[in-house]
Amino acid sequence: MQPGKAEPDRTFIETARRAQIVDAAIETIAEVGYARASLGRIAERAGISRGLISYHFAGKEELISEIVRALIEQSRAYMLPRITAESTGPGTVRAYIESNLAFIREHRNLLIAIVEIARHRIGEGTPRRRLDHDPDQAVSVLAQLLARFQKAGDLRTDFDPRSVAIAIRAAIDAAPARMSVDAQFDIDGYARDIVQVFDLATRTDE
Amino acid sequence: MQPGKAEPDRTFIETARRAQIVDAAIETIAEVGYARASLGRIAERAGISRGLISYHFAGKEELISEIVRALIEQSRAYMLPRITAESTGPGTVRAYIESNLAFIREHRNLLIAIVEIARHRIGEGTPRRRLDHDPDQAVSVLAQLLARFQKAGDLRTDFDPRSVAIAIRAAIDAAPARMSVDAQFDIDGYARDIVQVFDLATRTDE
Amino acid sequence: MQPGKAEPDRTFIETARRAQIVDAAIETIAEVGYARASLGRIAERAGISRGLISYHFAGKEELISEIVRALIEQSRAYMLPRITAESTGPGTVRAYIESNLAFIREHRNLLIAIVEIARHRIGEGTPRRRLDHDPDQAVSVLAQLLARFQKAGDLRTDFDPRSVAIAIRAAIDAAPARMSVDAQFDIDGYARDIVQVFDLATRTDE
Amino acid sequence: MQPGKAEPDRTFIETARRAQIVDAAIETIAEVGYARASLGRIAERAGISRGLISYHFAGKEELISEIVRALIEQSRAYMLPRITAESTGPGTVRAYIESNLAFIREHRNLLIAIVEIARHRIGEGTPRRRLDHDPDQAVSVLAQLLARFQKAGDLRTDFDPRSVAIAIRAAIDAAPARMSVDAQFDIDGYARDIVQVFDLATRTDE
DNA sequence: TATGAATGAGGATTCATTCAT
DNA sequence: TATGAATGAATCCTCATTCAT
Repeated sequence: MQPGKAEPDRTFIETARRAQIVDAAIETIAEVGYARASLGRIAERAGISRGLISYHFAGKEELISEIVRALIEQSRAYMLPRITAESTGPGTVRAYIESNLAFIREHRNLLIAIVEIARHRIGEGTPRRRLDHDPDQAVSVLAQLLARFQKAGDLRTDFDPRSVAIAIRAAIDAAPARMSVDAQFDIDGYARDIVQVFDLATRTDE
Repeated sequence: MQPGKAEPDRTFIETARRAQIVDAAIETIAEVGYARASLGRIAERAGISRGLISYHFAGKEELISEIVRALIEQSRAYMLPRITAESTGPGTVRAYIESNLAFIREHRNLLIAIVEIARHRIGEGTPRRRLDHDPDQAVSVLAQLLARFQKAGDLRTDFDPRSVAIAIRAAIDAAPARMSVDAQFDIDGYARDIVQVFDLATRTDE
Repeated sequence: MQPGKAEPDRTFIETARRAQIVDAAIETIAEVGYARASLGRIAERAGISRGLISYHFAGKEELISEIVRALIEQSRAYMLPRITAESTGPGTVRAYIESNLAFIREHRNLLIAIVEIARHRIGEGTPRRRLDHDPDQAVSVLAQLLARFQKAGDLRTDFDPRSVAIAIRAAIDAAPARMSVDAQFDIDGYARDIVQVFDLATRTDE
Repeated sequence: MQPGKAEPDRTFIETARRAQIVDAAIETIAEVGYARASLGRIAERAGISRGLISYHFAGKEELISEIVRALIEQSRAYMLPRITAESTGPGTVRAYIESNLAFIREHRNLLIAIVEIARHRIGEGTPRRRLDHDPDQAVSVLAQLLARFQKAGDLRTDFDPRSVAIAIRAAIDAAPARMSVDAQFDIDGYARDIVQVFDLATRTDE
């Protein structure tokens, strides 16, 4: 079941603390931005001491990775069934966009934080080992999905699936920042429009 | 010509140095990211002392603003004529996307740096006064453009121009990061695909 | 007892460290002057790291304010009873001068430091809010004291109490600098002479 | 005539420039305080380049010393005749205080600057070589003056002339700071009061 | 487990001074 | 003579991390 290195085998308290710290980190990053989210501020928000974070996490890096892991787990659990429930190309495209934006709407802070993290990690000498949420990967998965339906003749074939995958992810990833900047931003209306954009752009003419 | 605050009236050498420093800053930010682009590293890349940057720029803020100003001037000069040369809705959409991506292709580092800067400035208490490249503004301008052609019946009317403007900008702004991550990224092919996506999504049916 | 902002509620160690740092700052300022009393030098004298000062004090400002607070508390506790114990005008003047100079004799470095601080803060854009030891205030309090006895006919009335208050404070405040410059300076003899000067100058004739 | 090391034998322009720079330095120190009076700000006020100051003065130290020298020359020229014109003890005391305060009133900025300088120089490892205006010296001269009249029986003999000299100088030196802090400060009234204080305190009873 | 204490590196900025022109 | 250009030291501050208790 468990992939990766080895399950650390944590106690109940340890698990709870880690979760608490991760939550505080998400809120802090979402509120003050990545650059200003020092461990001190995160600890303050969690109501614990600075040292305790270092006790539970090997370093800031690990804490951030944990946030990424949290996103991946939760978003997979939410979106995968909704996407795989569809059998047609257009249906899958719609489900992909809708489920992504619905998830974003309900996990506002987590997503804002993730986008912050992704941006800040780009230029860094980020050791790509742990960063599972590598934007490349999300794009790649989506591109493969699109390509499958192209081959099946259920989507237009005159576009590079990778290009459209990038555009779809970009449209989705723009939402969190938009939400944090513009309180009036209507994410549901946005979802409808984006669904239509990529539906018109990818569905076969017939 | 432009009034502004006051013509700084710079020496030849000063102008050259400022340009050199701005260039070094652009390269540095593009390479190591905004957060790691300290004045020290920028100076090192420019082959000058840390103090010299402070000599030519009032502060880091001013240096960054200069980069933004460089982008705005250059990109306007490049794109505006190409966009206004079009008279139809679909033509304008295509010209907007193509000229943006063409400009990006030829100013790779500048654009990577700008995206970095924009992201990092969001969470901060950035005084919004001077930041002309405020993503909001770019989106707003584009949304107004779309709305104009919608009213003229030259584009579909069943989408919120703001939503589509966000999606178009997102697709464009994704390119610089893509380029810096993936050396194989084919920006021209990407441009073609994106043009088609938004052409299909916004042109009237008939 | 004192309300203030909020009781900081400090640890034993924290209290001790703060006191140690404040002491080191006083000694450093007294020895090398305000301008040269960098946090680095203060830390060096305290035998601790530069960072530890920042850990215990929000900034240099707070550290300096703490010195001022130390002076005010200690000097009030020492002098107030001695001054208010007197009921006559001449007695009060004498007690004021004597208690001030006695306190100075026993808190040499603190006073030297305070005078340094006061001088250096004048030209600066010092937010006058917190600086309780504002020289103006000391002068004002003394002037009011003198005026009260003038009205009661217990001191000469042919002088502006403010002028004499300034002169008395100046004579007192000159002592610390004198001590630091001249090791032979006899502060007790000085006190006797100054008491006599202002006694002769302010007592009624008869 | 010329004492000291050796007359530098300056050209007319050099003399004028030095004077201009010294004036700018006096104004700058008087306005923003010693600590903030950087060579840059002084040059700016003089309307010349930073480098020119270094060209005319060996260092900041020399510039400051020049201010001190300016004070000494001017104040001696103004005060000495007024003081020596008096033959009695009380007359001399009065003339000393009055001429000092009159000079201060008419050289406001110079005096404010000097006091700033004196304070800031105290703790420093000031090489005492050049600092002719060493407060000690002013006090010593005055003390000797007082002692002379004490011996002649023309002033009280029951005070240490050094103590009273310190108090008189302190009362005088307090005026510039007072002026810069309190725009309403009435220096003439202050002079009258201080004259009376030290007249009463030092004149013989008879 | 958890805390407070402590460190040291890194960063932005100011400034006196030097130097080529 | 005078300037602008350039340097490097010094300063305050933030922060991730380590450690004794």
